[in-house]
Amino acid sequence: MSDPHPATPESRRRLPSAERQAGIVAAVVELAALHGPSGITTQAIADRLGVTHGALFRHFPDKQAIWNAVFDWLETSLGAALGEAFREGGDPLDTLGRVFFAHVGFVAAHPGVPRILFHELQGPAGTPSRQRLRALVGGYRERLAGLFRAAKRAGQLPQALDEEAAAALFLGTVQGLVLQSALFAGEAGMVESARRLYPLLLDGFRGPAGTVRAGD
Amino acid sequence: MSDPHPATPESRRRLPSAERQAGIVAAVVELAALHGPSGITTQAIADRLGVTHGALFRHFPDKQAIWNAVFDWLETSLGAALGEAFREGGDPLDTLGRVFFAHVGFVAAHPGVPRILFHELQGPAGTPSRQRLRALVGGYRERLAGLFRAAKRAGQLPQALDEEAAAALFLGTVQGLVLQSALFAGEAGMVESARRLYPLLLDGFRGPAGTVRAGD
DNA sequence: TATGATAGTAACTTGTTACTTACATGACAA
DNA sequence: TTGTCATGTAAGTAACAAGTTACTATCATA
Repeated sequence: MSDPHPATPESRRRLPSAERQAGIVAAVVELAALHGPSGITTQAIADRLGVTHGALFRHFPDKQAIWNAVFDWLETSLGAALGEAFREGGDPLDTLGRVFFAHVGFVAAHPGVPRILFHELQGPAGTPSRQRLRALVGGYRERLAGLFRAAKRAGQLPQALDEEAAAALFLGTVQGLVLQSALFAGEAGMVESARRLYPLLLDGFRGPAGTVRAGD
Repeated sequence: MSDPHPATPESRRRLPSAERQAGIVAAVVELAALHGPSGITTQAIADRLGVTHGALFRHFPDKQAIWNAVFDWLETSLGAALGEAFREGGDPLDTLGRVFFAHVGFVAAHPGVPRILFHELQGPAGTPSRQRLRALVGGYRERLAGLFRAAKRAGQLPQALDEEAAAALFLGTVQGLVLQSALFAGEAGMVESARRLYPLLLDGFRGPAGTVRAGD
């Protein structure tokens, strides 16, 4: 409860609005990891920043605006992490592996993120945040499907592979990892579990014959 | 909001406590599907049953007791659905497929269930409900691992298969399906997606050679 | 048909949450 | 140095949630 800003060693009292906004967003992500999204009250955010409740409303008109800013941060930083993995080159299967571990690494580093997303998935379906999330995941799935197409073209995966199902399986595996690490090991075990799971996933993509990749 | 008991065509006013308790549990599961778990206020439950707020507390001492009863129902009914699939016989891989589709079918039929579970996963880690959930999923994972061991013994899956990773991948696939259907198609498309994903999953278990199952 | 127990109602109390308002203060520019 | 404005504080308010209490209606049964 009384856990004032342990992440900010020196906390000047007065901050320019841009910095304060960034601090608020960071506090939300941290609180999501510590106490779950339902524990994120405006009071809790203020406490964590070592500031009074009312100060928040100098920088955001209401709580929804804070959530919007959190989504902005999410799109930017997750997009950057995955985008880099996509861009780095190499053959399609190398890229796929990089993306997988980049994704897992990101959520392991920011355990609040999946909590926020699951939380968002529980409200009614039509909200703007929900549509942003849908666009984010949908775009990701598209890029994955493109990667699978490229791997088929390069002869790394069988022509018969259902690309959309493969993309869904890929995403599902990551999401399943998140849930199970939330339930059992905690986020620490996540990367290790991912390492054990990924070969199985890859075999699923390679299909029944396993013949395509001769040089392995 | 004003959606009084559409599930109960004839709603006698006075019900014996056991029936009322069952109705309350059912209302919670339905409300979870309709408005998400955070929308489940005691008032909303009462409205749905066509009863006043105070009436609930004739049958449960407090809200936590209602949640406990919901978990009782979950353990019983999900346990029954999966237990049947496990017990029905046939070779291990047949059983595995039955369990997969039984699980998917159950959550497709009760869309509120995953919402409740995700909601439970967001609170602090030590709660009793959380431990029950952990035991439920842990036991499931154990049974799956046993199934994989049996399949290895029967020569249906390669000896090198990592059983625990396989069980985690199996569960993750279902959980990923749930999340993506919540985000996109809705629960209707879930069973269809499951049908497309399952072959890939199976190939993952069969491993790189795909040689074991000669008679296929 | 009278009676005791069970189920339901209406109107509270108490605590929490988002948001507001009136006032204070530190930093920076002229 | 001083005036000004962005940032912050303290103390509110309104809405809503859970749970309680005093009373009422209905049922089973003796």
